[in-house]
Amino acid sequence: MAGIKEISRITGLSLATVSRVFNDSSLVSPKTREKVLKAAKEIDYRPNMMAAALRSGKSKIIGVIVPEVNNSFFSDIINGIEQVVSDSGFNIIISQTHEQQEKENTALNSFLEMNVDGVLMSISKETNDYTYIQKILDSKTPIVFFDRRPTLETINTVLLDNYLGAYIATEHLIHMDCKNLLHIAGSSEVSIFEERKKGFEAAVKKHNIPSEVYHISDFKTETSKDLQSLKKILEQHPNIDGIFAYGDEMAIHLLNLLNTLKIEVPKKIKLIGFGNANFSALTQPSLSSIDQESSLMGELSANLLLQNLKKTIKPTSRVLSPKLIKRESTNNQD
Amino acid sequence: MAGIKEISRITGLSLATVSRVFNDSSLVSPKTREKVLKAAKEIDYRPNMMAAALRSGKSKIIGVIVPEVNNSFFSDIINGIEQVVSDSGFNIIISQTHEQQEKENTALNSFLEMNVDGVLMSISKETNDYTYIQKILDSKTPIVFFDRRPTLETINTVLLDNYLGAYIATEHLIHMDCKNLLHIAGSSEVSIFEERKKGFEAAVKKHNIPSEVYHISDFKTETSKDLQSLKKILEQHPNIDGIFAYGDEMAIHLLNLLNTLKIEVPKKIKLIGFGNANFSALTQPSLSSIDQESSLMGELSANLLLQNLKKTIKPTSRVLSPKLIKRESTNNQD
DNA sequence: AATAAAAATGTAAACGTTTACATTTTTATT
DNA sequence: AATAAAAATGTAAACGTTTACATTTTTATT
Repeated sequence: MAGIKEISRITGLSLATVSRVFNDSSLVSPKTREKVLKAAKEIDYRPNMMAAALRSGKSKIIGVIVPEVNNSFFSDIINGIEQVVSDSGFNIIISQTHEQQEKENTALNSFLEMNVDGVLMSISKETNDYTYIQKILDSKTPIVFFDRRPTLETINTVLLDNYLGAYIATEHLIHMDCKNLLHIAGSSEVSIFEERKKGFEAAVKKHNIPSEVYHISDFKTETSKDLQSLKKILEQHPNIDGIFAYGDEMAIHLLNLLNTLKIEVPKKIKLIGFGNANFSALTQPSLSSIDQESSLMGELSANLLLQNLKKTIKPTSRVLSPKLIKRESTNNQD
Repeated sequence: MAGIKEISRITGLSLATVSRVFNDSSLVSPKTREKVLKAAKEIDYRPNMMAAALRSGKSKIIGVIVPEVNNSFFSDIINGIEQVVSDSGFNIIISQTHEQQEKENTALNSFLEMNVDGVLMSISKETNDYTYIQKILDSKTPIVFFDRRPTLETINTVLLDNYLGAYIATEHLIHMDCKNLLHIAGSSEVSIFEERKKGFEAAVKKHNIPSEVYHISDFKTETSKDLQSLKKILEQHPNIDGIFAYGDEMAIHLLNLLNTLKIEVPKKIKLIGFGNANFSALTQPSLSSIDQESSLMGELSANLLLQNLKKTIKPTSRVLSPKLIKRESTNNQD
């Protein structure tokens, strides 16, 4: 009722010219443009994106897939993405996988059915079968992977240099005069945690510092037995004076444990995390960490995708450099 | 090329019957259903939602508008929403307003252009002109407001009882033997903060407890002058032994300030926040708070919207009861 | 003023589905 | 076996745009 046809009827112009006005075509005279816009306002015209999408093949929708939306890292990334794409007139549709390969597959299929113009995704930890990922690559729908990537060639990626981040964190402990280091490592199944471990190991090797690595695959609550094991580790290695934890939440739990054990941080043990979570500045002592520039990662990913939408460019990889955030937990001033 | 037409050609069936198969129509024989599905698999058929949406008027998309996606409260809500609607085969598109009325308007318009089946939104703090909200109400697109609502009649809402939450928090302090209470209140422009203040005032009045209220409109950093003013307040009222802060982040800053001033929590002063943020269990002492059940709020909102999509029901309001989360910061055991 | 080139507008088909209505086939009833 | 009712299938138009190509109008050039 209130479509382009109605405007055509009111103005006496053809559907084509009316359509051209709304598509900012250069070949329409100022006079007719005005006439059309006036009529549009009159009938409160609202273009139907679905019809446009069907005909043109462009949906103006970008699909985003993350493991969990309510994880501050990913929600920061979504924030970055949203800012960039909404400025360019795109909408984002979001699915979360809860780290399940099957949901990832479903989401991707759903996106293709919706005719998304492009996809931004971080693959789930579980994913090891890349056939459906290959399918979307073949479908010529542009896709950019952020933070976590499948081990496939010729894809667009925006990643954080986790190795470097861990290296920097470890070196920082060493610069702060730590002589015996411990790394609390995350699940070895997750590549980013493995990279962090490697960064730690490279740094201690470089500086020839004695070190330990203790793996925690899935830290749950404060009453967990992991906490008990940690306690034991600390008791067995009383000379440890610097700890690099694979993540900030882990680090905070550790901080609380050390507090309970009356081991002073940073006086007796210096502690650094990874991720620069929103709460890391709020603890006492505040937690040193490695910033991942999550919002920037979202922006860069979105920009890379938008480039791919404009014209086909060759697969690009961007690697972000993590930044050291010095706070009280690694201070050696007093 | 790989559409319903192709399947029609392969199977020799009409477009209508093929379409019926994919829409789970009851009136198609098992034999033909099977034939169609087989052909579909052969050509790797993927339905085109845009075409279906255009023809049927149902997009299977739900629009979600929040002030900020990277705010743990809202991202928890989005999580709840996503779970519910994705189970029902809907996709969500998300826009954030950054608390700006204009962006809210733009987002809403964009949603209508995309033909969303329904809208879930939390209005921005800035919003005071409801004409465009009224427009979407008139458009008959179902809409549910969560957490923050416009002051309009006959709308669907899912809200938290902020008054009750504040009341409970305040009473908890009183039960823990606090005799002189302070409330750090948020901006009086924001209705939920006002309700919390009222809840506090009602509780102290009921129990006849001396109390103070101090307003902080927009707390920024630790170096802010607000912190100085807070310090002054505490010095001027040395008998204060219980504080209810309007939010958890504020409470943590306060906790750190009290630490700095060597005022022991909970021994000297008991402290409770609001929101049960992800970091509130991690501090030392851990922070008592009021849980908002954010994920549940998302689920309820989504369910209410889905009900509205099925058939027109009369405007419904759900009010969630906040829960007291007792932690160390209000403990009086030792 | 005639002509060519450029700009503006128009025609009509197409994008891939759904669906009201019509028709045919199958099943149930006598 | 005839008939009625129910189930299954088919026909054809429609959803609201975009766009290749064609035509008309305007502008520039001689």
